[in-house]
Amino acid sequence: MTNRGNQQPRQREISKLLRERGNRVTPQRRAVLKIIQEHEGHLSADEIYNLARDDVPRLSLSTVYRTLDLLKELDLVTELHLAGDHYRYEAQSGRHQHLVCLGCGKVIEFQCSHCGTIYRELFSQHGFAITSSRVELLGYCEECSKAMDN
Amino acid sequence: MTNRGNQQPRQREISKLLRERGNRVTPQRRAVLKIIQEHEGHLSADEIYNLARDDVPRLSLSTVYRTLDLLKELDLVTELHLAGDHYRYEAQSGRHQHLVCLGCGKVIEFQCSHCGTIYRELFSQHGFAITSSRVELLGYCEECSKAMDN
DNA sequence: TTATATGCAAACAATTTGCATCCTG
DNA sequence: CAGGATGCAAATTGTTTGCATATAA
Repeated sequence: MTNRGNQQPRQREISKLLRERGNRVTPQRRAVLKIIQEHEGHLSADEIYNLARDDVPRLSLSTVYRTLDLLKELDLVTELHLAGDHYRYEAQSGRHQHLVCLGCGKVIEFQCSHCGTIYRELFSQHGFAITSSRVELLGYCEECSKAMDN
Repeated sequence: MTNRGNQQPRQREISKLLRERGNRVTPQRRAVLKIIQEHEGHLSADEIYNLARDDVPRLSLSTVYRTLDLLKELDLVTELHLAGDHYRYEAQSGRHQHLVCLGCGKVIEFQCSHCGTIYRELFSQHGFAITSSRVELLGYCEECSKAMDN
């Protein structure tokens, strides 16, 4: 595994990273990465596919999946499974967590100020070194809670 | 949504719960529930299917899925997406979180003593009422960490 | 007795793979 | 110009659905 737990590198560094591994920098890969970085979160493979085709019309869905696999290996994207049917992907930027409303499906991002503490505890208690997290808290947002209580 | 945030009821209560909703208590449903409760966690639909067939040989996979849907509705099982390809299910027992080792795939359960605090903060800050959580912290367990540093 | 559950097989949807061709380094 | 990357289409896999039959209440 590469690039453990650091910040989102810029395009140039990413290209370097790829070349060092013997991978190539192709228009398709650039396009997929760009979409993910611009949209900052929660895209499905199919959505990425459609958006990236504005740049690379001949792009195929399998290339999207293959690229996502590669970016996952490089810790550049995180694969999520929010409430729903398929995977979603987002750029590995600052750590944040997800609140998913079971009523309307809305996803709220939040920062958990306690995570650092928790990670440290886990390391001392279990020797477990966290590299990433998928925290999905499910419940009902304010509006949906109100709607239900009627 | 039914039965918000309470403890695992016993068989008899579950039967009652089902009947009240107009659902029936069938051998298939008993078998699936029994397997999930006995195995306390992390079974895929297919594994449940195979195990439950010891009790009910004519059981079909679609019935397993249908039963899991029902049990989810009743908050009796939780659907997880640990690192991997498909859903996993576990009895909704006391709240715990999952540590998933990216090296060997091992899953460690842990209690997060800070969750109560976090939930309370979220409610006051976002008006969001948490009913369940999927917390999956990914990283490397002690052994795998050591193995990698060689 | 009668509506709910089931099993089976067929349908679906998301993801993966084989292979000939393309193109980056 | 050589090996990695791509597009396409076909294959897989996990899950869902339609429908005739079985069964719990």
